[in-house]
Amino acid sequence: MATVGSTALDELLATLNPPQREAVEHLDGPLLIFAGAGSGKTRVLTARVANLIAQRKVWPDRLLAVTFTNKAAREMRERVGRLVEGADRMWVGTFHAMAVRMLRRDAELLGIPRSFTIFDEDDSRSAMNRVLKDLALDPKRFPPRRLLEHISRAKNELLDPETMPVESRSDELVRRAFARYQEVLRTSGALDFDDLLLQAVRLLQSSPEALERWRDRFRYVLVDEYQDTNHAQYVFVNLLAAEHRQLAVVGDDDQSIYSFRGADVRNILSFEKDYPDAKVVRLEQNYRSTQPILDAAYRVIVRNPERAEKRLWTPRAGGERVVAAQLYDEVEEAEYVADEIERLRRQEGLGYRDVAVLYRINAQSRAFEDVFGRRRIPYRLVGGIRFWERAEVKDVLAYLRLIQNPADLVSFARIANVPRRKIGSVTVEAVVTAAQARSQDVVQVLGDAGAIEAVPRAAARPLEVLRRQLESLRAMVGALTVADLIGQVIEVMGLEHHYRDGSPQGDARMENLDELRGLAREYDFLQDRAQALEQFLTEIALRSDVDSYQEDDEGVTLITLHMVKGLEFPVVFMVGMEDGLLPHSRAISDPDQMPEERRLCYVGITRAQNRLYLTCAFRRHLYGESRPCQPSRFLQDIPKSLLARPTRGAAPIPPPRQSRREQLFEYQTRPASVAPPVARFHAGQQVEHPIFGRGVVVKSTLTRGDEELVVRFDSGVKILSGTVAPLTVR
DNA sequence: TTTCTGGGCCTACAT
DNA sequence: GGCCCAGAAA
Repeated sequence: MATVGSTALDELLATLNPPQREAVEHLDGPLLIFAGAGSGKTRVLTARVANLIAQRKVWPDRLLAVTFTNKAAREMRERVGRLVEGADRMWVGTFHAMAVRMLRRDAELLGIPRSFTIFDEDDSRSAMNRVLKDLALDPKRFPPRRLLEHISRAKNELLDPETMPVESRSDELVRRAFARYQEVLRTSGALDFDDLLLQAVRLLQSSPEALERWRDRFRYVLVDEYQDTNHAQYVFVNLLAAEHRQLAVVGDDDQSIYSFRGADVRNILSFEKDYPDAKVVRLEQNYRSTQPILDAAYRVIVRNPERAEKRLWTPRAGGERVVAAQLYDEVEEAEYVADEIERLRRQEGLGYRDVAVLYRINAQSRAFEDVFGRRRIPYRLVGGIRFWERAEVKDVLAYLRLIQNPADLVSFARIANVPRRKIGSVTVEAVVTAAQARSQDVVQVLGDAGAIEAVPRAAARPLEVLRRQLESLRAMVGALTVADLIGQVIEVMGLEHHYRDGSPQGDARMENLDELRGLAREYDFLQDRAQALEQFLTEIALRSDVDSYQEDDEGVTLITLHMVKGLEFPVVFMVGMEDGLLPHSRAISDPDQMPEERRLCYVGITRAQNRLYLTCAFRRHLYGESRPCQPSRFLQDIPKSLLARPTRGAAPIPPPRQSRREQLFEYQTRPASVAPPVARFHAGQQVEHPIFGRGVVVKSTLTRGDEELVVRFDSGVKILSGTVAPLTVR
């Protein structure tokens, strides 16, 4: 084997730098690779895997590679496939995907049906609302989200209701909610995201036979993004690798940004303690960015305590300085970005696909969508108001899930009255309670709903009709493709009439369903129709928004700092560089979270190859109100020598507030006068300032307590408070 | 009991 | 801007 591509592999090996080569050629025993941003990690991993197959003659199906996204998994398989044969038989995927594959085979050893449904976050919330009702808890005092956070944290620590520590009365309530929640999942034949990992671990812990079998299967284990593993994932990996000790982990503690999902940087930092004989390799040569960009990144990250010291370097000479600019508000920020993109296109032949706009929260994309739409700048939005979260898509998926798993209480509750069929909340309640009490499939319960006391008499007929419809659809599963089954659901349930209400939104809803059918056609090749349905639903549940990202599509990329990890762009705009956004206000009030915000900033900066822009707004409209903002404290960590003066309508970042001079002249959150201001200035007016000199007013905006001015001085653009700054009209 | 409408509340990051 | 709930009408 491994003859086809061996020359290609040799060529690749010849281009590696010494530490990269070490990482590829260390084939025996534990290996830890610290791979800095842009250090050629993907090349190393592919070469390593190909090397194992070609040199070590390891069977590809004995290799397990855990990646962070499905996209990364696909890429690794493709790239290894170009080097050696048999790559399609490797096990490559995310932790969750691997857990599902194992559980689809072995779930019954744990008393879980193999055709379990996967609950997403929405489903979990519905399930929790049900729990609150059952336990008569006030959702105001016990917000479902909060309870689910607790439960998620517990599950990531491999705890269950019996083993979780209870130290207070409220812990006890969490424990009861947890137990009840698991009960709802169990009667629904469902697992939530955290259960997938937890149960995979349980499987390995409780069944020696399964442990033996999976260990034997995965002789070589490789884990990417190890810094983002949580405790459950850590145990999973280490259980699998304990016997053969052929474990290679790759990561960068500076890029650990998923602690809110339970990720623990200590997993990577203590790898050498776990495996004292581990070989450690550091990849610090950067093949991506210019030195000024790397320096800026270093200045930000170096202030974090408890990091493994490393500094990226590049032999590449020169490079533009980083542009830091302050704009008036989020609309002007987007306009500025649009101006710069068009300028770089004209002057440097830049393509739209070379540009990314990175932000902290999805809500920030709106201003860019508006401005780019108006200015005909093509863009692609990653994440955000997602296709899969649209009501009509979720409705149809709930139907499919209920057809596939007639016990799924959450899906039943969702579609019971969609379209309206006189099955209201009281009826749904009664049916669900009965299903739980009898431990019976909810669809089965619909059959004799008339016999259930709590079910309103008027509801018996519509329930029976619904049951017949669901059963008839269920009977079609083996015969129809998923796309055709979706068509039948729409037809039998009369969904077109329900969604198409004559409005443009109604038409859009049906278009979304057409798109869903289109996506389902990708499973047409599977001859086993029932399996196609199961796979379709599984992959949808575990899909990530970056998975569908195509590098060569046209358009500016709009993406969050979390999802952009692993991507790179010639030109990067990091927008909303303000205290409150980055670092996020929640992190400011919880100092434990600050290092992570810093890492997020670091991840963003290191995405840039040639040009980096950091922008902030003076005033921002967010969460339904408009507020003045302070530039991000992270901006102050980047020395002036690395920064360039912004072009055109933008102002440089003002120094921090502590400066007395700034306090005197620039905007203050509590203006001296409480009276509603009157406009004293207007655009075009010539003014004079004791420090900045002569200038021209570019813009005046009246806000509740102030008149805010954008003024162009010889020294550059400034944003000032009209009521506070000592400006005189010339 | 279901359906419809308006007001109050909360608001990251995401497999 | 989205979700939940209260209150009124059918």
